[in-house]
Amino acid sequence: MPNKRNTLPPDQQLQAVQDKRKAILDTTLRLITTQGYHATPMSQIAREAGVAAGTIYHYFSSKEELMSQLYAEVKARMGAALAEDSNHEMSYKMRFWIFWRNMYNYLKHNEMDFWFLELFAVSPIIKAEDVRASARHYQSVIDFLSFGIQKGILREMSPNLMAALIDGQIKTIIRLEIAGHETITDHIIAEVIQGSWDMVRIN
Amino acid sequence: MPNKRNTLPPDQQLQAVQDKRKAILDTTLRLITTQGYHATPMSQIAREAGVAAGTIYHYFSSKEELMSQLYAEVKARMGAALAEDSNHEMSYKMRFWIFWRNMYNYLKHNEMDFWFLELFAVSPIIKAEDVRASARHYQSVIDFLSFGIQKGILREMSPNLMAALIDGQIKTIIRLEIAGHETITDHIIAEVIQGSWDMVRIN
DNA sequence: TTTTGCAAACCGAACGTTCATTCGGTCTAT
DNA sequence: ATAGACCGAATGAACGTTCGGTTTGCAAAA
Repeated sequence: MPNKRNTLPPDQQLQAVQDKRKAILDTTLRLITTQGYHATPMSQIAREAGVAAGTIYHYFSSKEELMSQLYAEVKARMGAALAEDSNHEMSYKMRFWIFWRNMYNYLKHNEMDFWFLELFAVSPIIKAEDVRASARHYQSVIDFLSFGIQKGILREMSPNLMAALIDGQIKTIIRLEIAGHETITDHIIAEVIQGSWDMVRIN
Repeated sequence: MPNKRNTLPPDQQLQAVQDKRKAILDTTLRLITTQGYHATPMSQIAREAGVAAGTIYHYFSSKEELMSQLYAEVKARMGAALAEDSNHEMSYKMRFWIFWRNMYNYLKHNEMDFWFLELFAVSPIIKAEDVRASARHYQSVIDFLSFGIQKGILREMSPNLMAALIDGQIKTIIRLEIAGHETITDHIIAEVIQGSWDMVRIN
């Protein structure tokens, strides 16, 4: 059987090479989130990514390393989505609202990223070191909450705890929405954001 | 090598036989929550439960069936813990408080049950049928929230959504507490319950 | 009381399968 | 001519499950 080799012009070479790495990462994300870590063999990843099993080991030294790199990419993607459309001119509550919606929209429209993060939040597959390395993407949120507390807008509560509570709330909604047991309208989202806000603000 | 057989008097026979089943379930819970499903082989469960591999298959027809039964037991345990110390004489807010603390206390003091439920909330290992069968243990909470909405104490919001949001909040706290990154004092718990209450009540 | 029969509980080596990883080698661009 | 990209059959370890056989509790038979 003939190999499908890379026959692109030189200026597209690098991207084409990277495409194989990207295909592996994308396929891995898709399979892991639908089947789970141990239920997705490397052979299946290879087949569905259109590469040979050995090729995966050209880009990643092991299955574990493949997961680490995938985790880092997903975390970075979400961190970038969080900060969009927010600026310091707005009212504090408005900025809170935008952070909330950014994260909600991102997870809702990137379901596989969502499940991947959920999966590895409870599994010992991702090492603590990888988790720590990705925390920096969320520093802007922590800073934002700290600022609110300092200004007397938010409750006296650890910003990390606050962030975790809000994060949990958003993920709860998404989980319900994906499960399909509840119809989540824009009105309901507004209600829940208001609930989030009432939870952390000084009443 | 001689077997250690069952030599108890007749009135303790049944319990003794059940002890082997219980040992398997307990060991499975412990290993699954620390290692994950696919990383805990039946051989290890057998060894650490003090039985032969074949004996597990005397009580459970497969690894999957073992999980189903363990899931049912854990769900029942938690459902029972939820309803304690609550009665209809108390104020509505008081009963809300008690439900919250019952679930919090249960999960906090039964860490393995907590992780087990977390694990299977995101994994496709437990079948939808098992999940549905266990939902009845939480009907009392849904009824309680419905009653609050009907009386005009709580927001107009689906009771299932409300329950999920509160459940998510409790689990968020426990996760933080277990991770050890945040010190959770009684005062903080009180703050979070108040936050939960402010989230769902009519302001 | 003692013996016998039997089903249920239990054992653990063995089986067949599946998996992550390796490796000898081919292809391609420069 | 060379090095990096790539292939896929082969390897060895690990897994869930099976199965032939042993032990046990107990009751009926002797």
